[in-house]
Amino acid sequence: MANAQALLAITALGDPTRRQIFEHLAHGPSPVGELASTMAVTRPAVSQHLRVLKEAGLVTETAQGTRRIYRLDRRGISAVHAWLDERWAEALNATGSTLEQDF
Amino acid sequence: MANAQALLAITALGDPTRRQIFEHLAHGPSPVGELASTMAVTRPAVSQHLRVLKEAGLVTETAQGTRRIYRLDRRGISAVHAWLDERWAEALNATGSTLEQDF
DNA sequence: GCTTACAGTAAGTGATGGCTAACGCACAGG
DNA sequence: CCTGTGCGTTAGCCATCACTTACTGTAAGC
Repeated sequence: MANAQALLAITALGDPTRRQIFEHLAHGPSPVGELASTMAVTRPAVSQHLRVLKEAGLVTETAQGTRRIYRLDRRGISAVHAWLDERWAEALNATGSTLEQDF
Repeated sequence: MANAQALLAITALGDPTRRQIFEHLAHGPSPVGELASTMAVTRPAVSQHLRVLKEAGLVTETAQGTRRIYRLDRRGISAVHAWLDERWAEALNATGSTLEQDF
């Protein structure tokens, strides 16, 4: 289900450090070391976060020698997008059909 | 800034219990007690989560006697939507302008 | 006014999860 | 090969935060 992907992505973006990584990658692809050098946490921490982001479909990894280049992945973003839209559509449906019961 | 609202909303939806509340409210407005009766946690816990969701602009509260009816709020949802779109737009810009450097 | 129902608040506890330090691994260069 | 670099992994510590148990507050009904 694409739903599970959305939940993973939302959970992943719930962490401030992961959002920082996410925003950095929005400015362009980057290897892990360069990513870590711009942040307050150590490289292993970044590595762990990238693992979570990758499992959530928010980033992709491509090897280049010993380096791993990370870039944003549209799939995770679209999944969150869709999830939010579905919830809001449900809400409109629900309040629409109960309009006359609301007093 | 609308950005701060988005970050609050994403952080709020990072918690599974809050997502459960959020999804329940997507099926229609509900008072706190009814909300808590369908979940595994106690009513005070739900109350605390609703406070967070409210501050994130994801739900609104309307008093009805001693009852507080909660419903989804479009503002928080739109904020997350916009935040994701901006990041993806940035990513497209970045990779677009560095296409010829990528090899 | 007293009681009942419904909900927010406060304090204290427990567990999830993020962080670091140390280690192991693969690839490139000499 | 051997060294250096760039990353991922593990173990363990610690802090944040979600949860419960009281308690307080407010509105409605008798």
